[in-house]
Amino acid sequence: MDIGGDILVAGVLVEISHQSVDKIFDYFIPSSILSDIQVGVRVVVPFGKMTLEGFVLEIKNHKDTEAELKEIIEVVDRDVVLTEELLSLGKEIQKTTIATLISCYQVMLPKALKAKNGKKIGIRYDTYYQLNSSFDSSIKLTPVQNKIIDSVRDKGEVLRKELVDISSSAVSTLVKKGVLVEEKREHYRLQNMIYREEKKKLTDDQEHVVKEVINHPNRTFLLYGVTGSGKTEVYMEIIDYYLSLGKTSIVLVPEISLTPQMVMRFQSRFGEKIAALHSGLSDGEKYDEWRRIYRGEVSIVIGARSAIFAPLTNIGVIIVDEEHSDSYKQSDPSPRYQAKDIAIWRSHYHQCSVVLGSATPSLESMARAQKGVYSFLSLPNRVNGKKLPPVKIVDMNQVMKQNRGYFSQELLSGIEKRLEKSEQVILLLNRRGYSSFVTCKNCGFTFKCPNCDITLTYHKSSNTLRCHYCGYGEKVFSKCPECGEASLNNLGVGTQKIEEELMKVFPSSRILRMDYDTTSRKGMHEKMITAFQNHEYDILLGTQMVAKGLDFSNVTLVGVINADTSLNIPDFRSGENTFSLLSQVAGRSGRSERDGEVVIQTFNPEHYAIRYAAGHDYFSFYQEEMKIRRQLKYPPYYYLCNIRISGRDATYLFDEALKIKRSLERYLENVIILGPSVATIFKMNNIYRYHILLKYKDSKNIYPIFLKIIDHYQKNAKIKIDIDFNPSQIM
DNA sequence: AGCACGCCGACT
DNA sequence: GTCGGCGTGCTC
Repeated sequence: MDIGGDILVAGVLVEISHQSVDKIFDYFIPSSILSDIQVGVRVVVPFGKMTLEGFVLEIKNHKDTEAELKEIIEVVDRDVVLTEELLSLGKEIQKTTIATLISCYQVMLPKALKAKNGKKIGIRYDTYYQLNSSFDSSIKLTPVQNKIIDSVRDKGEVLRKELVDISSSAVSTLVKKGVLVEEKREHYRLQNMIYREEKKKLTDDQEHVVKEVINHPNRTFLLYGVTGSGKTEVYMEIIDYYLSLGKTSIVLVPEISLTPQMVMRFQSRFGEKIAALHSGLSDGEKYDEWRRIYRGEVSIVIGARSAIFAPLTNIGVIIVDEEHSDSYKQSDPSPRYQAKDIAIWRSHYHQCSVVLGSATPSLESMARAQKGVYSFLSLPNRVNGKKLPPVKIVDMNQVMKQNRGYFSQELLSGIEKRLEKSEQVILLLNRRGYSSFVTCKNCGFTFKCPNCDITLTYHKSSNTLRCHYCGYGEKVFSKCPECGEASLNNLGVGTQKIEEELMKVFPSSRILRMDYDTTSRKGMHEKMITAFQNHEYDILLGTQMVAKGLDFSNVTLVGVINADTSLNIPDFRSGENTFSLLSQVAGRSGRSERDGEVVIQTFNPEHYAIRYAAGHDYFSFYQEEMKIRRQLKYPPYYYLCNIRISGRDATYLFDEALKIKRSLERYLENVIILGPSVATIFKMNNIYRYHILLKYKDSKNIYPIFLKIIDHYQKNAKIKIDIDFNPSQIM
């Protein structure tokens, strides 16, 4: 029967992420490379007129009924890049996200392994500056230049990184003038640790948690631990235990908390056994780390979302810190996967445990813990025995009536007191959202959708307020329906103004502003934290990022300037996110022996998210929020799925979106279908975007219809369909 | 993703 | 009559 003898054929998935070619193509394996071919390696193949890279997904006997096949050109890898585990994980991701299979494999591997990227593994350099001893002292210098020179003179030599708040152009001017001498030295990432972090004595609570986890090696745990309760210490202890068994660990943290300090802590305890995959690494360096992990030179991997794909074998535990963080959901490029789900998938594969830790667990996770799907563990106290700081809620309606500006008396005198005592202050300034909403200047009233309970978004062109979940719309009134005052305006308070006012009130204080703009430059975030830690500044004014995981012992006052901004973001999770943010930021105050205090300014002093955050009462918040979620059919009671429909022709788009909705209605039972409604940003780069939102309890039937829809629109260039299951936000 | 094939408009 | 527009289809 098998006349062809043992002619082997490789099934190859090529590196084009498109539905139409997202399938296996067969190629002959020339005998010269037969010994190098295995499932999971990359190969180069001819594809039409092109030459492409692809993954070998299967090796099989040639059936002579098949059409003429082309030959594989060459094998790229000596070792398999997709292990057996990753191969089946990729299939799982493609099944649950409806992305192309190739994109599911690509997302698991470092960028340097993609075809276009040559493997240039760059050496990084640090730039140092020294004073030129023989510079012409008669040159005129600007104040900025003098500041630079002073600090160089002070220290003898200064690292570029240490010059916080100084533009690089000023520095290079000085180099050009011959005042400074520049020197580049190679930067070593993994410096040998001089000291090893001592194992700390665990509290009874911590001890209990560690024992529970290691005694049940095949579970998913939800670890609720208040800020300062020593979760990290618990993680390390568990990891240490598995290390002693010869097993490996993954630690996921939100990108924003993956600071050098955090990494340092793990490195100082576990030394070279650890690989840190943070965004500061170049593609080449990431590839290096990936290789170290792959070769088994590493036992612990710490990193953001994508570190969940670390090619470790023999995993003992996977830890997801700050599990409520939405950064674990990939939302932008497909595949739109949830790293927590993948953690659990891998834990089944490795027969190991997952620990989801948070001071404010997501409602989804907490609900699962309550149902017994996850095992619940708790660290209800701070390790130092200190109480959580008292929180004062200030009603800004009163402040506004007295026309006192953006700062309440309570906050101002609090700051003043701290400045006098030479203590430090953190001020949280919520950035205004990407969309504008209408709010009453007098009473803080905000328009909400009667069906979806999310903030309505203001659309200038039609002078209407719209719900971007269900499409509900209404005209803008000139009077506030709550208090009757004609004081509606369609913005929050500009953050710029708040900063200016703060500087006016405290002209002699040293204010450090930390937000996306000021920290986007590489390494800036770290520099600022260090500078604040060293008390080079009195007040740290910043967005979300000042709330996360920082530990400054000298901070005794935390102020939230505008708690309402996050409350008014048009998202059904705005309450949850606000509660979480306020809890996190409150946890920054009074972390050492000095007592701390928190002041929250808000126009909604009665809002449950704010009240419970002020009372450090997670469980009451959880119960209240669950009631709302049930009422309005949101997660965790219902699953959500967002279908985004985008294209250049708005009317055509809407018609097609309607058609999609109709066909969904025909095929699906027990599914709530909302929309089509305009996306938060309706028009972006001349592309219009609508979406349809699905609420459902049983996902069984929805996948086949989605596949049909995708298939139907696949060849239609005028429309792009994106599907996001369990979206982290609906934009 | 490329690239070829194919069927209708304004030109040397 | 031809050059070229980009809609449709195929790539082992």
